[in-house]
Amino acid sequence: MSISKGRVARRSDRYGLRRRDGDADVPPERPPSLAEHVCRVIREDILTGRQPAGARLTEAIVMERTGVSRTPVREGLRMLEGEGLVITYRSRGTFVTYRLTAEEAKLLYDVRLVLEPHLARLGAERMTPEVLASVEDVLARFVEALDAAEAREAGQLDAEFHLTIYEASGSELLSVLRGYWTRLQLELSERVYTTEVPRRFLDEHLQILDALKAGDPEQVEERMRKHIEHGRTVLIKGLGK
Amino acid sequence: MSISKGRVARRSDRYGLRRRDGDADVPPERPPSLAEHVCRVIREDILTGRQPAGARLTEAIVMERTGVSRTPVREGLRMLEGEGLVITYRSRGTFVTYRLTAEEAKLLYDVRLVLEPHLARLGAERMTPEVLASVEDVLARFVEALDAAEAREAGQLDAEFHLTIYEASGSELLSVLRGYWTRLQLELSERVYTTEVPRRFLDEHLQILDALKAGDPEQVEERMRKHIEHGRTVLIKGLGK
DNA sequence: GACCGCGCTTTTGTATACACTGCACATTGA
DNA sequence: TCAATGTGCAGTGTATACAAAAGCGCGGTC
Repeated sequence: MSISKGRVARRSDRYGLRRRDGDADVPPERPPSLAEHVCRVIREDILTGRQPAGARLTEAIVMERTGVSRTPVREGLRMLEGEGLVITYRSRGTFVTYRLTAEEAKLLYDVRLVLEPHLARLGAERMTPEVLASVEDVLARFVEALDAAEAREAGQLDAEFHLTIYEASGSELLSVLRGYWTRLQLELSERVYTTEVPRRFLDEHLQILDALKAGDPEQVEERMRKHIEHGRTVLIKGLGK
Repeated sequence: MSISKGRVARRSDRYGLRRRDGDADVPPERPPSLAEHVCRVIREDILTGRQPAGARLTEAIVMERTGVSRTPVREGLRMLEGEGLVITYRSRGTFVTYRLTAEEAKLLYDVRLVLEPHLARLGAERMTPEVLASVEDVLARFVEALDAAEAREAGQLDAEFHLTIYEASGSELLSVLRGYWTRLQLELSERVYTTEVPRRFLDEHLQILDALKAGDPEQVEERMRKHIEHGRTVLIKGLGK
């Protein structure tokens, strides 16, 4: 949770994006439970490859890595299991699941194509100034990550951009979505975010933001669909080689 | 895990379905962990409406209901959270989530339409005699549940039929699927399985089984698509009124 | 060399203790 | 009467210790 105070010129300014600087109007945001902390740290480890597919995650190892005791560790592992990032075999331990096949990744994009434009429209309809500010903030950080060529960070912020918008929809489907997003991220951050492609994603994100600001749900839906279709093409091309 | 020994004439016989009678060739199937037990019991409670939407699930209540101690209870609740059946607010407790809106249910069917025919084909390609026997077994019990007019049981076996086939695909996407199936079941068991419609589902299931036996993945995929399209129409009609 | 049994490691389940939070209710003061 | 404040309880979050069962390897025996 890096809180950056002070307003200095940022490269993201060139897009006219306002970044929220540790302001006090965001809800208190209590520290996440330790289980969530475990979840985040280990997910990060998996996404960055520090824990490769098939790696064994002993409770003791996770305890050491995260510095929390067994109870939250176990809960965290259950959560990760729900996301499909790990699988635990009874009495033998939990292991990092294997990567998606090219086929599966493509399939997931088809699912995205069904779900996300719809959620984007719902989100646009129920958009609030606060959420809009969040979206803008995420986008600003996205730019910075791209400039710094931090592939993983960028991938994460990409996901956050989407999820923030959908969050506004208030739809129960979000929990379903979160699950496969993390799986996809593994592929994306490795095959796509190391290229120049995300620059074009950024343009699309900005256009979606414009439509959000304009309060035009139809347009948001349409642009989101285009955006995901684009992403799908890129991924397929990336998987092909 | 009811093990029914002895071979008596069953109504399902008329479809020529063989039901597996507690045979020993199934993998050892060790007793599920207590967390899974908690998961099943509470999921059941939610699906049957014993725990209505918005109900509060104190850890103490769940302990009492399932007879296990706090740690597995908490893990079980985390798993249910992953399925989207409950949501827990920090320091306040966990609550049964609200029902899907008609819109969301429809959307989920669109997702099914994308994912499941594909998984069915994959499953068909990698089908083994053992899994085929399982599918047949599930279908036999499905018939019995229909005859006994046990809506919930039938709904559950419907899900099991699908998931068993997909399991053979070995696809990692299954964990994603499981999540939304349970959500859908809530709607199905209430709005659809109390009608005469499932009889027609049964026919479709039988035809899919035939295609599986014939070892024709293309056909399996096609029939599965038809089946789900049919289900979609039924659900939409059911939601409409 | 194959088989068996033994013990170590690890996971699983249980119990208990304690801090902290949120909420409801009561008390107080205007 | 009513709002502000205090207080206690119910319930969650976390840590820890211990017992039981399952896997795994190791070495011994035939």
